[in-house]
Amino acid sequence: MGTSERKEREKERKKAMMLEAAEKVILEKGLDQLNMDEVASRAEVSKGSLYLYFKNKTELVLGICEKASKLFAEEASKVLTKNLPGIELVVMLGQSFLNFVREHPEYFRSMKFFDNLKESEALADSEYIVRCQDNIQNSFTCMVRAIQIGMQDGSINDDYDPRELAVLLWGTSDGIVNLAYMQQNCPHYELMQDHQISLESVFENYIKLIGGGIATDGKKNKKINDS
Amino acid sequence: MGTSERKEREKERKKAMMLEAAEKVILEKGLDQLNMDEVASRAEVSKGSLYLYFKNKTELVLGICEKASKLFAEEASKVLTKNLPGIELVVMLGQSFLNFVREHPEYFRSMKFFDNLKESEALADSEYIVRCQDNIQNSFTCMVRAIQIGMQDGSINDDYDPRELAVLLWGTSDGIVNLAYMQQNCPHYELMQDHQISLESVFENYIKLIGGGIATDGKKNKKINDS
Amino acid sequence: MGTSERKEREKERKKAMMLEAAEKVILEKGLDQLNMDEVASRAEVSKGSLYLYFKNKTELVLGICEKASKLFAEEASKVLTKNLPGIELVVMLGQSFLNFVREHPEYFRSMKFFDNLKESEALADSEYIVRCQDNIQNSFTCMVRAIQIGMQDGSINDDYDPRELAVLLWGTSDGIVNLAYMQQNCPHYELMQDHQISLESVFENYIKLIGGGIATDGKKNKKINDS
Amino acid sequence: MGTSERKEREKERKKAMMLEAAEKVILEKGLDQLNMDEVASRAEVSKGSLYLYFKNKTELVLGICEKASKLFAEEASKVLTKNLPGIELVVMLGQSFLNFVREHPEYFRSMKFFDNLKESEALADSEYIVRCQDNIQNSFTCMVRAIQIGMQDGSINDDYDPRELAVLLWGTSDGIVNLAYMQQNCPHYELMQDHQISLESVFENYIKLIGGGIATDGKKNKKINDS
DNA sequence: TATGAATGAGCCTTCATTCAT
DNA sequence: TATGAATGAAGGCTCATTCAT
Repeated sequence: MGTSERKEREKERKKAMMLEAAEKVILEKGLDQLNMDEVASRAEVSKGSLYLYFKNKTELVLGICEKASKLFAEEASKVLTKNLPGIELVVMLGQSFLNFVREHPEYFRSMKFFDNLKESEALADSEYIVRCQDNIQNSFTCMVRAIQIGMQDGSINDDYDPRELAVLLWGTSDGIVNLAYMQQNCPHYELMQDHQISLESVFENYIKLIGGGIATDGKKNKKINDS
Repeated sequence: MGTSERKEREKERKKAMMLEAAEKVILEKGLDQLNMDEVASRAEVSKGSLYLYFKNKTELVLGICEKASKLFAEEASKVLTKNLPGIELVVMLGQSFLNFVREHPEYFRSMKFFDNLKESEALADSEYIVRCQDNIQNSFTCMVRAIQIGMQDGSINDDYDPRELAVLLWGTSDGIVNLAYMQQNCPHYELMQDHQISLESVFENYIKLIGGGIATDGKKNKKINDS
Repeated sequence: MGTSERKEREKERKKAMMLEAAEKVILEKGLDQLNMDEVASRAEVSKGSLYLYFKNKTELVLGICEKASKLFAEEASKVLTKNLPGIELVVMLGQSFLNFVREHPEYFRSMKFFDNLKESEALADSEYIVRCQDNIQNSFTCMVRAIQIGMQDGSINDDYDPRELAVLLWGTSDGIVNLAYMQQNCPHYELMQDHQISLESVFENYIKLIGGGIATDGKKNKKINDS
Repeated sequence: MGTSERKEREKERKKAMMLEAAEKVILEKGLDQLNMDEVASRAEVSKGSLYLYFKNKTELVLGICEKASKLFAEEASKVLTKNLPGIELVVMLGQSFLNFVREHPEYFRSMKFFDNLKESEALADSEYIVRCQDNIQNSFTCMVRAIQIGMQDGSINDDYDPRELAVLLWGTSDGIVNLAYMQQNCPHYELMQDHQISLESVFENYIKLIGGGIATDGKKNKKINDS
């Protein structure tokens, strides 16, 4: 029936509004200042409704994380559709990670929250946990794929284990991207502010360094450098 | 007289006990679960005493961060005393960062707390903030020094700006080290657990990659430099 | 629908119960001993509910002050409706002030609290402050009106500025009434207890003094006495 | 011996410093904000010493009240030495009360505290209570004396009971003086600020009113009315 | 006497969550 | 479903007072 379908859609719409309200709060005040009252009033629903859609505060944040990880996975999979050498796909993945954080610091924050979840919490009975894990796993798999493509097309040194290399790139780019996050959201963060170092050039160098380190020598590599 | 000296020492000892109690709580339950009552009872002092030594909860955590950043800076400066090529000093700095986090995840956690401090909080009237900043700055300077040494002794490519390179290495190693932290402290963190990837080999590869990227040896590097 | 109306009323009823609970505590133990826990338990609501209706302790007391000042203003305005010479209206205002304090020492106490509020506190964001000020202003205006009436009908000497005279009467009667308050509520207050002086006769004399002092001499005054 | 005498003096000096420190705090922050730590540090003594001289906080404030009431009683008794008609002595007593409050609002505050003491507190075991009561009683007696003088010299209507009249004047002038206190110390007190009414003229009128009311008729009174 | 570290009861306030309607 | 009033545990912080030295 179209009725139940409409209801379903209405439900999703409400859920989305609640998530957006929560995102705004995180953006403006930080995750620590997030409280259910404010989310409810911003979303223009009652607190009771909030709990109808999210069984607790953790689930609400994980709901954001689901959106975040999904969006991130989509961006990553889009990259994979490009017809480019693997090494460049890897670079693009890094670039899209950086863009993601800059455009959605609140998403990045919610993913940090997810990462740091303690065993006791949620984990058992969360409807979102699995989907978040899947999404993140998918993003990670995109990295693995890009590396495999690169190894296959000769643009990436195949001395490494692709998964291990993916973990390595995942970790390092997370670190770089975290610098960007803090520069944007923690006004007192001083590492790059004292000295006039732009994140842009740091990121460029990161690409260069990673590229230089993992790219095979020879022609293909040349091309990258020429570009 | 030795009296006031002894008192001073006694005071420091108590402060240390309180910090240790807080560290234990963070280690066992996470920073979010830290509360002043538990710290007081674990340190076997009254809550009032706790507030005699730390003017609020934030200061207590920053007290841990001060210890953490100090220890970290000491480790870093020790590395610099080694008579080794700059590139190897850089590697050792990364290694000591990793060891630091593994041995003191609660220290790492307190430093994250420091990093994420919002402008409004503390910052103004904290007795610790400045010391933390100095310590971290010192650690960072060690990295810069190691790089400069490497550039001077020819073990590190001097195309980069030393500070920018330091930021880059700081960020990436923070990311790698964060993987270690989460693997250790967030039991559900799955990136490396699904696949049997050891952090050891990831870190080795990180070194290799970074090394490959910034080291000057031979042809490979040359080619990169040619670009 | 009467539903929302009933809810509104129910809300007011609860608020009233909380205020009454607080009043009782003030009456029995004094304002200094007022604490939110006791108010909550006396009102048979949770502490959380208390904060649902009053955003902090100051507001709770100002809530009492609002009731107090409103009641007082009502009493004052009732007096003005009497068809009597102004001088007698003034006397009645004084009398009703005295009655007010005797019947509601806790109200008088809450008004003292209001008077002594420091600039920093409340003042800015209190929902009650303005209403209290208005009520008190209204009471004061009643005094001014009574005086003006008396000046117009010839029962009060019109050498004075009516407002100034009102301030004078306000201040002096506050002082007299304060004697009554202390006699009633501060058992050790000894000014009138040592000597067997009754407040009644003091108040009578106050009226006589004020009356004598502000009444015009001669004929007009005579008329008053005759009436 | 001079030794014990010197010790005694030293003791008094310290006590005085503590009281002065407390007075400053009351003056600057109000009695509610008075705390023992600040008093101790301002007086440059340890908290322990503070408790050596004053057995609790109440006693400290009563210590101020003792000074206050003593000073006030001295001022009052000085007035009595003047060779003037009783009615003018009464006026001067009122004037000196007003001056007292203006110059020492913190003294007035401490006397309010004394007045409002609840039965349970202090009262039993306070070393100051009795002295405060005596001082105040003395001041009050001065008022009685002035009235008696006035009645004797014909400047005050002897229809009243002198004590009753004294209570009346005490109460009313306390009220007037309280206006002055609040105007000075409670910036939001609006009774006189809205309208441009000066306390000076209110006080003048108070004198005139009281004078007119209690003075015998005949020449003097006439003069007052004529003015 | 003098000290000041230590105490701990007490208080205000917040907020995630529940539940009757 | 939707509401929002009610809950109450939890937690940060203060401060008068004590006591060992």
